[in-house]
Parts: sequence; C-alpha cells; structure tokens
Amino acid sequence: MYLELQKRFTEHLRSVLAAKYDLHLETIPLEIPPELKFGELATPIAFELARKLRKAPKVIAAEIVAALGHFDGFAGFEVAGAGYINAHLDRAAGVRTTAGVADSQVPDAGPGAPASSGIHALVEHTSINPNKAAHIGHLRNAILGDTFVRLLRAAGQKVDVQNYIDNTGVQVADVVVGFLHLEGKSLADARLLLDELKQKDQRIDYYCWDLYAKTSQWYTSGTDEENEARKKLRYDTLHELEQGCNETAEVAELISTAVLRRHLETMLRLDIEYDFLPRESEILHLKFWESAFEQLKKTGVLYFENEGKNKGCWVMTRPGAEIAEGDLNEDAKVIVRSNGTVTYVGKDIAYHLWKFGLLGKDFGYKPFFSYPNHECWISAEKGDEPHPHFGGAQAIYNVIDARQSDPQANVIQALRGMGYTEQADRYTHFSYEMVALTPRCAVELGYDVSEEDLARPYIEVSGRKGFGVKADDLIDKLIVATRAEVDARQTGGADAEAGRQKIAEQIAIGALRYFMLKFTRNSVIAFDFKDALSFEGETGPYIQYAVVRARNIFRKAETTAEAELVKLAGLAEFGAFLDGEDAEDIWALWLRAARRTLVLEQCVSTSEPAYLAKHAFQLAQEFNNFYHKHHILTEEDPARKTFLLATAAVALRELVLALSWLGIESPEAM
RNA sequence: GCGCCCGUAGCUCAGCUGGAUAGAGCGACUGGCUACGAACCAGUAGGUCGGGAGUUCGACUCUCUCCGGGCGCACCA
Repeated sequence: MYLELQKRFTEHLRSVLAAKYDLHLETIPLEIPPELKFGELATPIAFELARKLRKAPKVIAAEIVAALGHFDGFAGFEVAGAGYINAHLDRAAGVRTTAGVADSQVPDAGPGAPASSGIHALVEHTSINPNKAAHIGHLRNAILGDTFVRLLRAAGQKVDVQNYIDNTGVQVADVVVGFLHLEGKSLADARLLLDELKQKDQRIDYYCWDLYAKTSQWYTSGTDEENEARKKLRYDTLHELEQGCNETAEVAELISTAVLRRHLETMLRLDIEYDFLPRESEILHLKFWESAFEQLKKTGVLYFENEGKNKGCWVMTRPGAEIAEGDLNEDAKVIVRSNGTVTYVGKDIAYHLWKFGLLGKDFGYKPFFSYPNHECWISAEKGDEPHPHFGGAQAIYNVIDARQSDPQANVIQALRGMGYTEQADRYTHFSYEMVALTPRCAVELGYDVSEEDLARPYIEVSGRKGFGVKADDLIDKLIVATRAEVDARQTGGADAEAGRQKIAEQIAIGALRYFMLKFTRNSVIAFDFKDALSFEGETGPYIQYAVVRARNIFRKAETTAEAELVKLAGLAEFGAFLDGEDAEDIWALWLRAARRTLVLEQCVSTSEPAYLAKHAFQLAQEFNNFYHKHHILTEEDPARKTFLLATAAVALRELVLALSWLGIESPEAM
C-alpha cells in the first residue's frame, strides 16, 4: 500500500511542478518523517528549488501544497518546519487497502509488482570445498544466499539456485594426500571407511575436518627436504584429480561426494535447498575453457605477452587499469600460464559465459539429491535424459565473500570486454564479510590463542588450521538450548512432549538464521555463543513469539485472522479508532505492515536482506507494544473489537510472511 | 606501493538516493505477571557520529587529508 501511495504522490508532485514552474525533475526526494505527527510521507523538495526559483523554501512549499489539492488516499498536505511538505494519509482508506485480501498475497507479476519481476535469475551460494565440514562462515553464505533467493522469488523472479562444487581443487587434493599418504590408505579403504562411518552414524565431513588440518600442518612440519617432497606430492595429486580416470581421482570422487552429501544435509536442516550442483570436474572435462578461449582471443580481451615477467602467457588488462597503447603492462592478469594451463579466473570466465548462455556448450545432468518437492541435479560428463536445463540466465548473483572481489571483478571485466555489457551489468558479486570468532569464544572452544590474537577484536576462522565452529555443532547446541527453554515453559501443555522437539528446532533455526541476517553484508560478524544463543531482544525467537501471541488471541477468540479481516471490510466506519493519542501506535502498526512491498523492493535493489530482518523485528516490536496496551478479548465495543482483531490479523499475516522470506518458520506455540 | 571495507552509547550494530530532536538490542539501574503465557512491556542513565578541512540552505551520509583496525593485490585454487 505504502509503495503505491509513494509512487502516486511522486507522480502527482511531478505534474504539479511541471504545470506550475515548468520544472521536469527526474527524481523527487522522499522521506519518512521522524514522527507520525508530521504525516506518513514527506519531501524536502522546496529546499532544493529555493535557489532555482529565487524564493524562500517555505513560500515554495506553500505554493506546492496549494496546488496539490486533494486526491485519493491522502487526507491532506501541509508545510512544516523550514519548508518540508508533509503528506497525511487517509488512515481509514489505508487500513482498508492494507487489510484487503489482494494485498495479502505475495506480490506477483501484476500491478504494483516490483519492476524486476519476470526476470530469470541465477543465484550461486554455499560453494563449500567438499573436503571438510561446513563452518559458521559457510552458514552466513548459505543463509544470505537462500534468503536472497526467497526475496527474488517474492518479487516475481524465476530463480535457479546453484551450489558450485570445486571437487578437483587443492583443498580436496589435500585431504586425498592425507588419506593416501599420511594415513597410508587405499581406494578400498576409502570405501570401507565410508561404510563404517555410515554404520556408526558418524560424519565423514567431521573426519575430513581433522584430516585436512593435519595434512595442512604436515606440509610444513618436516625438514626442508621432506617439505619439498610433500609439496610435490600435493601438486602431483592435484594434477591427477584434474586429469581424472585414475585411482587417486576415484578416491577424491568418493570422499568429496560423500562430504558434499553431508553439506546438503546440513543445509537442509536450515531449510536451504539447491537446484543444481555444477562441478569443476565437468568444466574441465567438457572443455568449457576451450570454447571460452576462442571467444576471448577473437574479441581481443586476451593477448599473448611477448616480453616482461609475463612473457609466454595469455593475459588480460585488469579493470580500471589505464595503459597507453603499445606500453608493456606488467600488472596484467595471467589467464593462461606459459606452460599452457589455465588459471582459476580463466575457468571462471568460461563458467560465467555458460551461466549467461553465451558459451555454446552445456553440462550433462544427473539427479543427485531428492528434496520433498523437487530434485537437485548434479553436473555429469554424460547425463541422463530427460533433464531440466540450467544456465542461460538474464541476471546472476554470486554469493562470495568480500575477499574474492578482485577475481570477481576480473570476470566481469572479461564479459564487458567481450561486448557482453548487458550481462556484465546484471552480474552481481553479492559480497559479504567473513564470520570470525571473538578471542573469548576461541579460548572457550579450547584453541591455543596467541597473545597477539587475544588482543584483536576478532580472529579469522580457518579450515586449513581446523579453527572454527562447525555448522552442525552449532545447530545441535542451539537445539539443546531451545529445547531446554521449551521444556521449562511447558510449551503446548504438559503432555505435548512430541511437538516440543519440532518447536525447539524451529526456534533454534529461527535464532540462527536471524542472527546471520541482522547484520548488513559488509560488517564482519565476530561470533560469540552468548549472542548466537540469545533468544531475547532483536532475535528470531522474539519475532516468532509475537506470531505465537497473535495466534493465541485468535485461538481463544475462536475465530481466524482471515475471518476478522473480512469482518473489518464489512464495517461501515472505523476511522474513529485511528484517531487520537491512543490510536497512534495502532496506526503505526498498520503503516509498518503496509510497507512490506517497499522493503522488498529495497532488499532486491540493494541485494541486502538485512533490511527485511529489521522490518520484521520492528513489526514484532510494534505488535508487542500493541498487544500490551490494548486488551482485545475483553473489549466490549464489538466494532472496536473487530478493528483490534483485524489489526492483530494484519500483524500476524505480515509477520508470518516476512519470516517466511527470511526462511524462518512460525511455530504454533512457544 | 596500489585497491576495497570498517571506525556511531560500556558492548554488538541500524541510520534508505545528503534533510526535521542521531536510533535499536544487549549490559546497568527502576518498575510491571490471578491478563490474549513476562522468550514480553514501561521508564532512567549513557553519544565531541575516529580527528581536521572543504562542498551545501542543510553532512553520520558527499570530497580531500590524517589517525586507527581489517582484507585483497601469484604463471595458488
């Protein structure tokens, strides 16, 4: 409702300015006034025009207000302060629109839907190296990505979710080295180990977590001579993995696939699902690079360097670099090494051409992991038929941490250089800062923390060092904590034993997801159990609790939210309930509820889910406030009771919807 | 050396394309449960928005500079 009125106000204002001053402004600054007494919508446009029109802002504002007249949805306009133009909404009309059934549905491609609807988007997130357990840093990635997917879908976009699997990289090679050479095991042993872990209900990703840390340490723990040999072993192993069709690669395939399954299971606990898992092995074996290389040479993005330190390499100019014609660019990015092998960025360019459907090649597809409602596919050299098709998206979003912004910029630069400017413009590096541990948390976990690290505000998590909090451990810990709370409160009555575990899980996941989403993307999260295990204040459970409170009202009143909204529509007159000191907080709640579409559009256009997290919290806060002040069930005036019930109904509807966009369930009881 | 990010209340963070008196949560202190269950609510204290200069009618927001912290800048992935 709010977004719609905002647009109408802007349009009307624009036409007034055109008629009155012959001014044609592209954008008109709007703001939400600091207090409700100033109205619900305001513009400081008069300040801007003061110089141009050689008049005082107050005079201009008054002239504009006079010209605005009256139109639907607005109660009136006024000049305030030094020249603000404040718009007061027609509250009763606003309530009617907001309560309306049409507005309660997820905005689809229709009137009022965001401009971005109808786009085919591709979101890549999670992308954990399949050589160890997922940790809290990966959780931030996956939760941000999954939430953004939900937001895009809510905005009417068709979204494919991809999780890129680097199954032939050094990280997997390291675990294989550890397995074959450090532990002296074989391919047959790998099969045995997987069976054994399965039978004992143990986690292969946990096993690899330790092995990876051990191997990483092993590379540098011998004599210089030994270390040299170990390093060689490492690169030989890596090449065997890239090559494929050998026993080492088979071990890698076995272990990495098992770890990958574990990652999918971990993410499923958080309600995170994927459509497709493209793997690096297929990008290599299906020779994606060869096709990309031709295009890159043809368009002149890549050139062969004949001199300097990059002699013998195919290189590209870095973004922003200004090199005079004919000058040697030593700073160029190497894409093909002098030995003919391609670098990571090169492979990434090929992969991204595929994402936009510009490569002229496709993966093979095989089903890999079944969700209740759909199948997740994985890349294969020779796929199954029939299969869905992925790639060929109009817009892509890569959820990758901020440290990789340079390589990401290189890929975008390459696309632009090849003439794919539209695609480059719709390529979003959805970057976010890392999750680190507070020194206190690290000590608590029993890690050796140096004096130097103790003095820091936070310490970076490192899979290589085995330093971090594993995702499943954290989830387990959260569930234990929420279960204790649920039991202490006897949620659902003394005999509701069965349901309590489910509720505890819903609350635990809600707490975790909200915790990862409340921070804006570019702030480093210094992880601490105290904060993450908190269920009070600005947390997921706080919002879930507001939902439960609202539901309890309808349960006790023996009615439903939907029925009460219909009843409100039948009420001839309720404007009186929206006026006066006592009603301000009620109107504030309606107004907040009406801002949903605006918030959604903001989140999508800025790639920032945190705004929705904040919106949901504020909505819950205003509802709790309302809940406390106005006792609904004892209200004697039937019309007012209907109005109050409808208010709770809208709050409930909006809270549940906002939580669902955040990937958080709304429990029936708490 | 070059590039990016951050610095706002004791702590953790919001602050939309510059706009009205800089907000929230936690922590501290005070008060409120025989209410629609207190995972809640009300109140108090707490800020030279890292320092300085500039642009502007107006700067937490833009520019420059300095200080402090973090992360990138491979023929590694």
